[in-house]
Amino acid sequence: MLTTQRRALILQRLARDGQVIAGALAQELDLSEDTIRRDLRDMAAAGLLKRVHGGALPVDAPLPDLETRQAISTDVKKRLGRAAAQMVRAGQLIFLDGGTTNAEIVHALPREMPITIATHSPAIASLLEKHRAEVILIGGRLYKHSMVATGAAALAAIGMLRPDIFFLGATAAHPVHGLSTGDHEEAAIKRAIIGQSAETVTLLTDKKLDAVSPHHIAGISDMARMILPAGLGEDRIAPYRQSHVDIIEA
Amino acid sequence: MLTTQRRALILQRLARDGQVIAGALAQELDLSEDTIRRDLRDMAAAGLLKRVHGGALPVDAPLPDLETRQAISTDVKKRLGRAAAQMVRAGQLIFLDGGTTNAEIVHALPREMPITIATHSPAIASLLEKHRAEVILIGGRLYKHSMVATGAAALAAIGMLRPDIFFLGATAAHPVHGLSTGDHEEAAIKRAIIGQSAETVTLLTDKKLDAVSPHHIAGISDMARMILPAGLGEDRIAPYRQSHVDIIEA
DNA sequence: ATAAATCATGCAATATCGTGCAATGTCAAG
DNA sequence: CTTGACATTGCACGATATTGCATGATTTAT
Repeated sequence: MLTTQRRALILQRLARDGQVIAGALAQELDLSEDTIRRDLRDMAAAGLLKRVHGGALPVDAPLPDLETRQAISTDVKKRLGRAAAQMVRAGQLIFLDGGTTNAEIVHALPREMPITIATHSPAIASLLEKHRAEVILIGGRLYKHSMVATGAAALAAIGMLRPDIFFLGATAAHPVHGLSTGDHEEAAIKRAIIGQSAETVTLLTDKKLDAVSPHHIAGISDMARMILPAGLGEDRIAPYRQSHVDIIEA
Repeated sequence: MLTTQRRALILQRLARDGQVIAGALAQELDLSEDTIRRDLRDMAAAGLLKRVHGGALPVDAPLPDLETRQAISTDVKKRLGRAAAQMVRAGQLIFLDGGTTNAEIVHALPREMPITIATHSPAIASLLEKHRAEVILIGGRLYKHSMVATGAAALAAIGMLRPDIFFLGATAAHPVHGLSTGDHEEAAIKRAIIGQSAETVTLLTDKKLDAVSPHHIAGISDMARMILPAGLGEDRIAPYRQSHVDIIEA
């Protein structure tokens, strides 16, 4: 790779990710960190980026950029939640995964809609107090990181349900490596629900499109729908279309 | 995450939330509190924010608006909660009923105490996120009035536990008619837990001392302790002493 | 007054950085 | 083709930055 190409790549990554980490890029390109650092140093001198400890940030607006990024993130989650809520029909049994994205689904659901909602997240369950919906709470040992019930008890309870839709939330997804999550026990629960879901498994994801956790869940082939933020760009969405995933942009 | 990004995130949170809590941010970003504190200290020195005990505020904080706290529970309930928490020993299995009074028990429990807490209330379970305690969530159909799990699934899960203490909360009590609650299904759950409790059943009650619900639960004879607000007057307490109830005033 | 939470400080481990230097590659003049 | 100037790259090494932990002080809440 030519130096010019490499530096163009750095600018491209800055525009795409909003950051560049020296060590990671060096490993990815199989170069010494010195080379990357020299690039960053020279480009910073040329005003093309802002050098920080550990990498570089865009020169234009590092701080405001983060603000808008985060603000958009919550806005994205609300849009995803509304799109998901529109998939729900009266009388259905819905299973809600944990996480803030699925909390947005609850907020977007009409309070008077007669449905049944199952969840293994006490936080999600608590949000449903004002809803007419029948709520099935899946019990078990609470996994502290994401605060959802896990273990044999949870698996057994899940085995008695046939949800029409399973809203799988806030999990990393990759077109080749598949769905992934950070914890094995949590993954077992997700697999169990997916195995039970009679109709549709729907993944809501905002920004973690290409992320892969260390312990990824392979072999999830029946993922039928994926609700993604609009404006991602066809280049990032296309790989998922090839996996026969029904893409919904929100 | 780069240091610069983290500090930008702090400023963004300050703008969005009007405050930053050091411990919470450290946990969210999976960093030590020292790192966050160093950030806050340096940024305060740079005039980017105002350092306060526990976190930071925007530099342009208009007024010390400390009244944005959540609903403040009554003095009585806090006293009851503290008294109840003092009964808990390390290693025990505690079953917490639903209700705001038992939420105060959670608040009064030391976060580092190694215990196991079972509950059929998702609200109570959610409160335990910051605690070291192992949490067993009892699942089932959520009874909307009090938002606790009920039904056969809940009964089955309860049958597998032998709690050292069951904190029965916010239920009406009467020296003659016994404990009572407003709903049959909820009552069945309470009876089931009481039947399982190996050691002690403790009732926390503040004002409903002589109340009797239409469908009262009779035959609760193994109620060992009752935590009552101090200063009730012996005339109201005396009838309970005759039921061989261990009265604790808080 | 007492317990819990928070804080500041010092210290050690690790990561990152900058500089100097040698090895290699590029290229143009000879 | 050879040679030498120059650029690029990787490595070594000391300097600096960052982070986590331990400890005791301080603040807060009760």
